[in-house]
Order: sequence, then structure tokens, then C-alpha cells
Amino acid sequence: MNIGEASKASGVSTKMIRYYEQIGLIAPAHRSEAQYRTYEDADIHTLRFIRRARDLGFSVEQMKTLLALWQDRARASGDVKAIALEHIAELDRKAAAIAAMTATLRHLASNCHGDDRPNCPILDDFAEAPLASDMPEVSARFGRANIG
Amino acid sequence: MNIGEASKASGVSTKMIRYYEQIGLIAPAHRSEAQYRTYEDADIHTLRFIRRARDLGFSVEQMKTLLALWQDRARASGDVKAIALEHIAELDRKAAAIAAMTATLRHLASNCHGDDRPNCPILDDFAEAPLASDMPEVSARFGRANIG
DNA sequence: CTTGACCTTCCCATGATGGGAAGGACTACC
DNA sequence: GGTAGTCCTTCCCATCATGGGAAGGTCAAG
Repeated sequence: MNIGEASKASGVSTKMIRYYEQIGLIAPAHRSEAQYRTYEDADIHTLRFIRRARDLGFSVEQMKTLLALWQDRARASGDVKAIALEHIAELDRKAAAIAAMTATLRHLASNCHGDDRPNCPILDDFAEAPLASDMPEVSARFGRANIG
Repeated sequence: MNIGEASKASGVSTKMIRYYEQIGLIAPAHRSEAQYRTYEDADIHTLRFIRRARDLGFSVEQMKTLLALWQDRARASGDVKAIALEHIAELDRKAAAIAAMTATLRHLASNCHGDDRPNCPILDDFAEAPLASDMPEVSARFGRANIG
């Protein structure tokens, strides 16, 4: 199987397959005589595993660990669960940050007429509101606005 | 005021102030004889506006538009509200994607003993679950896992 | 005058992904 | 056996917002 077929079968783009190989997430593929990468069913299985983990928001680093655990028949399920729980906690943090932003924005938008007149409480707030960093309890709860 | 003081007063790092100037989000600062950037109260006001918008998750492009509207006394509040509502919609999309991930992960984790034994439903799922892209209604609802 | 804190520009890195160019390989059709 | 078109290869560049750090100039306090 060439990389294009492997991509279709796994749902991982050819660009990403090469990238994952380059950074060592997956082993270098076998090569044909013309140096084409070739993939077996087992490789597709691994790529689908990666695709699934990625869809659930795991980072490449986490996927490295998860793959290693997957391939270790003697792993402790507790190790896997710990990674999953840590990831859930991080997703919850992002969700909380987003919820805080939308709550504020919804409040501001609801007070804005949204018509042709210039008066706009949204801009007024941006111009006058104290910084989150000046409010210790807020920044402690949500940290930066980095939700990526 | 030098850039360090402007940074402290606005909550925007010196790196970011220079970057925002470079990409044209803010006007080039006035310079002292030694080519140091100098800032007036009005500039701090602008930087705080940016900081506030950034904390609410607006992109640089959105901030450009918002700044222009802010500085346009004749703007229509509807234009501002439209940007805010579009941003809220995007944040809601991200929140939904995160919620879908955490729901799945919580379910998987709850079925995992999390002890020293190797059996792990989380890894089993990763290895066997169908791809989101094979389930049209799911990918239509949530798109990619890109929550950044 | 030295020390240390500040400023400048320039380059590099992040993380995951895609775009695209230049060139080689393969396949299907005539 | 050409040729067209599709595939593959590697290499470089871009994204987005942010920070790190080097090399060197400036300034203020002692």
C-alpha cells in the first residue's frame, strides 16, 4: 500500500503521515525499490489509532506515550487512565476559559443596540475595563486567554 | 514612557507591543533621540483596549477591525455587535468540540479500571473505533478536532 | 566610570497542519 | 513503446501569537 492509500484508509493526510514519521511518532515506513513508502495493515491500524487519539484532542507527545502503552502488553491500565484524566482536566480548563469569555461577550452584546447609532457598550468596556491581570482571583482561575 | 513602562501599564508584553507595531495593528511609536519607542497616555489606552480584546479571545484581525471601529466616532454599533456575535459563535463551536471530546473521554475513563492490570477500554477504543470522518453527521456537527 | 537595568534589531522556536515547486515513478490508454 | 495523468519523493515556506536569546547601544545611579 502506498502512502496515498494508507492516508485514505486511516484518515490521516499524507503530509501528516510523513510528519509523524519524521518526528518519530511512527517508525520509518518500509520502502519500495523506487523509495516509495509502503504500508501494511498493521501500519494502518497504528495510523487509525493516532487519528482517533488526535480527534480526541491529544497532543503528539501524549500520543507517543499512548502508542507506547498500546504496544506494551504488560502496561498498567492506570497509566493510560492517568493520561486520559489529565487531558480531560486540561480540556475542562479550556472550556472554562471559553465559557468565561462567552459569558462576558454575551453580556456586553446584550447591552449593545446593534443598530446604526455609534453608542456601543462593547467598545466602551474594551476601553475601560480593568485588566484580568489586575484581578488576582480571575487570572488565578483562568490564566491566560490561551485556549489553543 | 518607554516600552517597559507601557508594557506594565497596559499588560501587554514588550515583545507583543513591538509585534503589534510590526504587523500594523498599532501605529509606529514615536521615538526618542536614541531611537527608543515612547508612549503617551493615549497609546496606553489603545494597548489596554487590545489587551482586553485579546483576553476575550479575539484574533489580531478582529482586533484590527475593532480598533478601527473604536476610533471611528461615527461607527454603527451594529458592526461591532456583529463581530462580537460571530466570535461568540466561534467560541461556542470550540466549546461544543471540547464537550464532545470530554464526554467521550469521560465515558472511556469510567470504564477503565485504572489499576495495574493491562486491560484498558480506552486503548481498545482508540484501536477499534470508527473514524469521525466515517460518520458524516458527527463531522458535520463538529468538524475537525482543531479547538485552537 | 562602572554597573546594571533598560532599550534596539535580528534570528529562532513553538504545534500541527497545509501549500506548492521540482523532479522521479508508475499506470492506463492508444 | 510513447504519452498523459496521477502518484510519489524531498525541500522550503506559511500559518498564529508568543516567547527566548544574542549582540550591541543607552541611560541613570552610585
